[in-house]
Amino acid sequence: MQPSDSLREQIIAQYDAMSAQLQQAARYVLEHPEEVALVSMREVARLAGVQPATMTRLAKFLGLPGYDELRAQHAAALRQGSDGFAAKVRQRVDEGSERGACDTASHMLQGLSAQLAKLCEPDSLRQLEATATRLRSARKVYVLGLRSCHAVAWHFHYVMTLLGERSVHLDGPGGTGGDGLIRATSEDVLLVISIKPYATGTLELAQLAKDKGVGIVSITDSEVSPLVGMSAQTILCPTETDSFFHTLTPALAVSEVLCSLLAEFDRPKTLDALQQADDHLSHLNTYATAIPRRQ
Amino acid sequence: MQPSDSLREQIIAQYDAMSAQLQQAARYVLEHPEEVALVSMREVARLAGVQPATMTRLAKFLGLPGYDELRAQHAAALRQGSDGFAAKVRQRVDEGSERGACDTASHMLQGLSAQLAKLCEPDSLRQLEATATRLRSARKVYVLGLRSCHAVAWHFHYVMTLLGERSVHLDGPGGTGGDGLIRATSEDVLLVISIKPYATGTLELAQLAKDKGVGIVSITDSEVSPLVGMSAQTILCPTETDSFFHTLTPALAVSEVLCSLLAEFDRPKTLDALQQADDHLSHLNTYATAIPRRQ
DNA sequence: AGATATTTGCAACAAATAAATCATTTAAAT
DNA sequence: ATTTAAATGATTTATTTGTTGCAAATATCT
Repeated sequence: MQPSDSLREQIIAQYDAMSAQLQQAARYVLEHPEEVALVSMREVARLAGVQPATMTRLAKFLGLPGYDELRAQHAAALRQGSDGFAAKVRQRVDEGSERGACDTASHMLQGLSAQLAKLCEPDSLRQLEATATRLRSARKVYVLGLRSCHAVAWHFHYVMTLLGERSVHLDGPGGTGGDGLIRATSEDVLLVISIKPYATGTLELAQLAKDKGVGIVSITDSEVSPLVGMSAQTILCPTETDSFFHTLTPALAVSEVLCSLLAEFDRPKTLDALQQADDHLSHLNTYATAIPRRQ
Repeated sequence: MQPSDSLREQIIAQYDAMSAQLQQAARYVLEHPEEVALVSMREVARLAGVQPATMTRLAKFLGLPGYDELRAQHAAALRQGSDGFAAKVRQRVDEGSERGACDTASHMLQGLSAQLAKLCEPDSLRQLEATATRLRSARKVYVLGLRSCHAVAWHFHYVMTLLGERSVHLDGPGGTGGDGLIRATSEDVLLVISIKPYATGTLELAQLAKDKGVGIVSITDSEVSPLVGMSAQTILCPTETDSFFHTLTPALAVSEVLCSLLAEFDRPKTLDALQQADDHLSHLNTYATAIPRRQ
């Protein structure tokens, strides 16, 4: 939360060696790190009661190339302090430096990890719980997610099928995906997953469902997603990465949490359903029981 | 922590009435409040991908006298946030009612977050890089993941398609999924995703591919997974949760990292391919550009 | 399809900024 | 007390900032 700490300690260490004006400037910087990050040098100088040039001199005295670096370090500290990890998932700035693949991967995974951690905030948890409750009371659960969101939609549907819930996946060959809604009623709920850019097909189908009185819950990426307005419940999850693509990992995690919550609501029933699925699949030799021959 | 909240809410409220560019700007402001407070308008505009003038227009659209006021409010919020940390923790503790579901969800998300963080260990990173390198040199990349792993396989294939790579998803209606391998050669690579219990279909198809000389790389869950023996490269990822189900979130994350690494290998080509995909999709009206009119 | 209004990109502008330069003051050392 | 060195203040300069006006492009409506 302090400006990189090392810089702060350095200011303290060199404080005694500074001239009077420099000390006055340094003192203000130590006591008001946020201002250094947020306002201009001249304004800081005014607040500190020194000449603008003194701030530049302070920066140079500390071995920095200029005042901008001093502010940059304070800004970085403030970013971390305020948002925790969230700010870490920031836009890529540089271009030239060829980072190693391992660095890229590590950075990306850490970002994803942080995003999941951020989903633990009370707001998100409340949304998760409310959505799970809504899904629980539904007669049928329709699941809709096109294009990139197909993966999440399908996986949710898949798990729900194992649970024996009446899940209907709105997808299929020949553009028949929407047909599942033909007999949808207001007792049902539609879970929509969509992130920017929002597929028109998803929005249209969701609107159609809403018009039929079907309850809408959604997993999406922003307060201003078009899904928010039409949904009774919305779970927001981050999608930004420092790569070219948006990530669906948080969305999948959310979907898995939803499944777990639904499963937890009635453990005996869940166990029963899973047992049934087990039996069914073992009769079909779906899974390899022994490890097949290796060479 | 949010920019005075009222401003934030106002942006959300007026979002629908904004033009496309204004929305893009507003969206960035909502998602990166710290940046608004900390960097210049032109820089924010660059990060948001809009013209500098658009930021000014956004401020005026919101009824503010100019952009400076927009930043001032965000700065004020950030100032509060830096020392108002305690409030966040307080909120977490009160809320005594019905903590069960929230606890479950929170616990699970934290677990997932930790698992992703664990993937940053050097061993995993090396495997990731090696696998990406192998995939990169392939003529075609076949992707195979059945049942629960379908989601990961499909998503990988989907992203690879955007990249213009020659990706073939081994799945399809009527059990024709394996047909994609008919003309597979030793120049190709098969990416197999499978976790316990391992679907027989996956193992059989993978073995078939190997017999044809196709290089095998895999994402799986254990050193003793049947895939390890037949794969040139293997990425291990955890799947355990304290819920009834195994999680695919780490596997998806790994898959996304692979995609990113492949994309990074040749940035110009990637950008070109993405541009092409963009053009194609915009001609098809695949995505909603503006928010559909609400009634 | 044409006309109109809106949106968007671009470029120019004045104001403000950080840094560099120079002159003046202050303190220290001989 | 005089010289010398450092510190401070004022001034200047090259950038960068937020804003605005205008033309091209886009969408909207008859």
